[in-house]
Amino acid sequence: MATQDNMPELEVLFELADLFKVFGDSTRLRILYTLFDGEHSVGEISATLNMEQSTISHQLRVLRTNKLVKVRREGKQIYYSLDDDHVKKVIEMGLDHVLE
Amino acid sequence: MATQDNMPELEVLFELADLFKVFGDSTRLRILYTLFDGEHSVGEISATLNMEQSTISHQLRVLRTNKLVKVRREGKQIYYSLDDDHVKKVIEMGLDHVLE
DNA sequence: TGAACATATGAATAACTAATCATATGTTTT
DNA sequence: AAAACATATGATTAGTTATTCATATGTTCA
Repeated sequence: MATQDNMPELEVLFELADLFKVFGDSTRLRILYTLFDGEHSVGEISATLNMEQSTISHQLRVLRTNKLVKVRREGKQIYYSLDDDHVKKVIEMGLDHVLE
Repeated sequence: MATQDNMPELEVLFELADLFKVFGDSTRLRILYTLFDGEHSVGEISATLNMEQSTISHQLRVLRTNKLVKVRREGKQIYYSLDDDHVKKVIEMGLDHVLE
């Protein structure tokens, strides 16, 4: 029996699982998709997805905590955008699997 | 406000979220990593990860249901292996994000 | 300064999930 | 056929999580 010896540290695996957990929610995926074409305010996202502002805000915090989106304040509004190109890539790779 | 218009169907998004949910568990990630170097029986995986056979079996079923692993019976043992190259790619892409 | 607006946050709840235990199913060996 | 072995499955439980409601924080404008 060949044992897998280049498995990442347990702690890294936990982080990795946490990252995938973030993608594992349709509301968050929809938010990320909304941000695919550039930054949007909380209100815009909330209107686009037709979901409660509070729900969006809570989920944006999850995305922010996990460094998938970044924030910019402009007056009363707060604009969110994708933090990283990995985000698109991970999602698209997953989509490949789903659509195959 | 520019609306995102190439967002996949809601149903596809649910499937996508479900797929990522599968990756969002460290036990399942460890199982997948174990299979990176080829097929292994349930007992081998269980021994390698030092986890209950039942736990592994339950999680393998999740992986199987989501078409991430495939099965082959050989006598008493059942051998599992990765079903798809996407699996490695998705995981590695996620790892990139975590390790950055 | 106070009202209106945009967003964030805390608490509560309902739904989901991973692990465990006990046991069932299926295969081989004697 | 019975025992031994490998894996799967059902029920239970503890822990987690997404949403909602209510409200707080922070910003602008009159």
